[in-house]
Amino acid sequence: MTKTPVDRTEPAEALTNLILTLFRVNNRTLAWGDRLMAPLGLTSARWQVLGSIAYAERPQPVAWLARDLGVSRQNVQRIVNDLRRDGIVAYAPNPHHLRAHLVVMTETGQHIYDAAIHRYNAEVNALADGLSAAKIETAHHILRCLHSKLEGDDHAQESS
Amino acid sequence: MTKTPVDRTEPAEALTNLILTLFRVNNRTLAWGDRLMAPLGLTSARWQVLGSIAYAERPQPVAWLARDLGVSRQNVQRIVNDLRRDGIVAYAPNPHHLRAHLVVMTETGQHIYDAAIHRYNAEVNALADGLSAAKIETAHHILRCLHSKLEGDDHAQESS
DNA sequence: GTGATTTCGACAATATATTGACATATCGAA
DNA sequence: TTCGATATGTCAATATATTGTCGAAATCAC
Repeated sequence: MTKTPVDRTEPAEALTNLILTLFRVNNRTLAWGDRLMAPLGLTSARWQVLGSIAYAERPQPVAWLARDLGVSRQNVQRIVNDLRRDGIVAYAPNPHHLRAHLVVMTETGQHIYDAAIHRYNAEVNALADGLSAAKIETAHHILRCLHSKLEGDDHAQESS
Repeated sequence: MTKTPVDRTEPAEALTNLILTLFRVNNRTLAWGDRLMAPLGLTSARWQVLGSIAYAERPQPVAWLARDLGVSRQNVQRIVNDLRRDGIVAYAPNPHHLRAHLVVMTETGQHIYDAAIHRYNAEVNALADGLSAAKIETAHHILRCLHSKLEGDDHAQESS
């Protein structure tokens, strides 16, 4: 009943270290974002949802925003409800769907988001100072590869 | 009252994209880990705590494990309580402290952790397949730089 | 030693996020 | 058109994680 030991390949060993660091950086970055956005009444989570709305070319329903962010639609729904209660976003009618309203920023929301971008830009420059753009892009590339592989896994799981 | 616009430097622009991908990869990786560890009765969170125990050279109290992981000690405390209830870890007396017991794996816990490593190794090789070890290490280096900068921010905040 | 400070576990409240279940709406194929 | 599959919002339960507070233990300055 002893299992055959499985050794890690060289890239797998490197990847393991990367993942462990990834978790820690993720936590730190969220904390940094929370602190940065707190004066605007935003959190990292709210700011990510707003960013998703701003990045999209046209208004989208909640479920599409959730898919884009890679989180559950129920979670995005809760955040959108909160943002709507606070007058930061609103619903617009969806010509293609009776129930799936489109999420749009209010004028207030747009101002808050602009201020968030402003604060973010000022801080991210300091954060990136001394880092090579080329190396950052290499890191980005690796993470995107990882993302697409994991995405494939998820979808394979869903369909089984 | 118009604010001076702040532009992003080139590395800051690259870093922004990296961070957005980072969030998504973090989510996917946690989901991947959850699915991988589910048959063993573990979650990504539990597995991370076990890893922290296994990596340490000597048994540590809950607060030290939390600091190592960069999360709140209350969170680790809850996970350790659950793991203890399930017979995966146990407390050992701490000769240096009456209340801060040391967290150790039980024999059962060690077996589960070994099985977790075994499952992980088999999967991480596939995940790393086709990725360059050198590029992964560049990515790791960038994330560690980011981590230390953010850590500095956090500590600066604490002391203010 | 003594006292102030820090560390640590415990408890409570809240925020964040996922999963499951359900009803309704949409879409596609028969 | 009708029926089955999928998409969507909603509600509930649970898991995950942080923050604040408290009392006890340990540490440090003096």
